[in-house]
Amino acid sequence: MCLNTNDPSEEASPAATRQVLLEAAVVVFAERGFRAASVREICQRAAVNVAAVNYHFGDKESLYAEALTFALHCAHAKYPADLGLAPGATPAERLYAFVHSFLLRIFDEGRAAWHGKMMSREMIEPTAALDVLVQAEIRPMSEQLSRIIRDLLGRKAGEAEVRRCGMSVVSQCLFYEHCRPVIARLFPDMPFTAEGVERLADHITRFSLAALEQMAREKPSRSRK
Amino acid sequence: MCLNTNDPSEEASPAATRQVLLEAAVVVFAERGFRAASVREICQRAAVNVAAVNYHFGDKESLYAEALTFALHCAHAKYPADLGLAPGATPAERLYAFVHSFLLRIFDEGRAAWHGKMMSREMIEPTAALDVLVQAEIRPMSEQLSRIIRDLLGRKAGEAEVRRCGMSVVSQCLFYEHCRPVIARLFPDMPFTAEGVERLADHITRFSLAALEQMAREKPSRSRK
DNA sequence: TGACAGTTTAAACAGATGTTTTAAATGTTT
DNA sequence: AAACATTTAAAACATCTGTTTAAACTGTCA
Repeated sequence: MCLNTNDPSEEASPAATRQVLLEAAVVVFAERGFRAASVREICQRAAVNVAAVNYHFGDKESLYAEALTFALHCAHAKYPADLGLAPGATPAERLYAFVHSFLLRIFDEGRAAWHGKMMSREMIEPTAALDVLVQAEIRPMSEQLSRIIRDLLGRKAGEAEVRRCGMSVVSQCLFYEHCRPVIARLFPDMPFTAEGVERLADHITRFSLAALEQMAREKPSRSRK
Repeated sequence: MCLNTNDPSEEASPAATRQVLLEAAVVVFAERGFRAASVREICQRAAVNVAAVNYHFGDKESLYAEALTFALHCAHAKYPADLGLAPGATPAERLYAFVHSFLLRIFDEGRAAWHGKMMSREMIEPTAALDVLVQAEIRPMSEQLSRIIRDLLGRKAGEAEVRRCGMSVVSQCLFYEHCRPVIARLFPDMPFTAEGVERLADHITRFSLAALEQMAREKPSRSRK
């Protein structure tokens, strides 16, 4: 229609092809996975030539690695780890902030959700990028959660028990990322929207706090009855 | 080496090609997923011609559907749903049996684990088979778990709360299926073996029971402090 | 033996994949 | 304006995908 507008968003900038390609790559990788995502679809979405991927990134896998860290920055920019928590917050408040920010990243409907989708695919079908991701991101988060749980369980808690409780907490959050297709079929009326996140964060925190507080009371770890 | 032995397992039976193909398909589908699994790899593993899939099953997707139900039968044959539970078992015992059999299916190192692997892939990348799977298998399991949780929470529990608690329980089990690659990198010394399953089932049951019992005590659903 | 249905085989099919090539276009510097 | 490096473009590359074809082989019954 219009010819040669001065719109800066329209193929004007010099090295902007890289960035357009990167953003398109994150979207396609997030919704298709590394293998199923095709270089051609990424380039079509970015409105650039097929050869652009190899020219700017070398190969598909390098583009994927950059897309992964780019999505990570988007997610943490919008939902920082501690989520604006007061310095002297109680362990219970810190647990709620952890769960809440985790769920917000999952249920976000924009750039911030890309990283979670890519991560969940990495777990089912790991690529070489998973190793660096565990060290750079997952391990720090794991240790942050472990500190919270140690404060809740008390001094006498063993390292293995802290681990298991940490997994019990994150698993409840990750469930809504991993099993969304099943949940949508099982409970079609369940609100997957933003207002449901608060209620979910509240439930997971209450559920976990109740368990942790009772486990802090009893010492022996063998009693079921 | 030996020529024309009477070994019945060696390409002797007439229509056994179908079964050999099916078993190979389950293995490859389980470890590669529907898309990434190639018909040629399945046929190579089954030691049959490439055209055998289309001759015996029509196309790749039909083979996948049959492989899915076949793997389901394998899993339930080895680990039945109620896991040899006494008729008058307490809700707590029924919860433990549910969690334990769930984990056993996940951590099995044979045919019984195929189904879990295929299921976890279905969730990340659903195929047409997921709809029938939800109705035939997941929904019954969900209702079985809901009955247990209703008994533990008491009459006053709302339907939505029962749902959320049910998800809190299954999520702790599924976590070890979905996040195995991450767990292996995060805690390399963690025992992923059979003897660790008992301890895990014990932890998840204790964790969940403690939470459910306390939630049964308090009526209001809004209290975090 | 001869005919026939069931099954297996090698080869080829059309399409999609990531990547490379070669040439044209573009921008920058002298 | 001329020379240069950077970036884009269309086409072709080889390989892999699921599927089909047509011929060969198998066993069974007459």
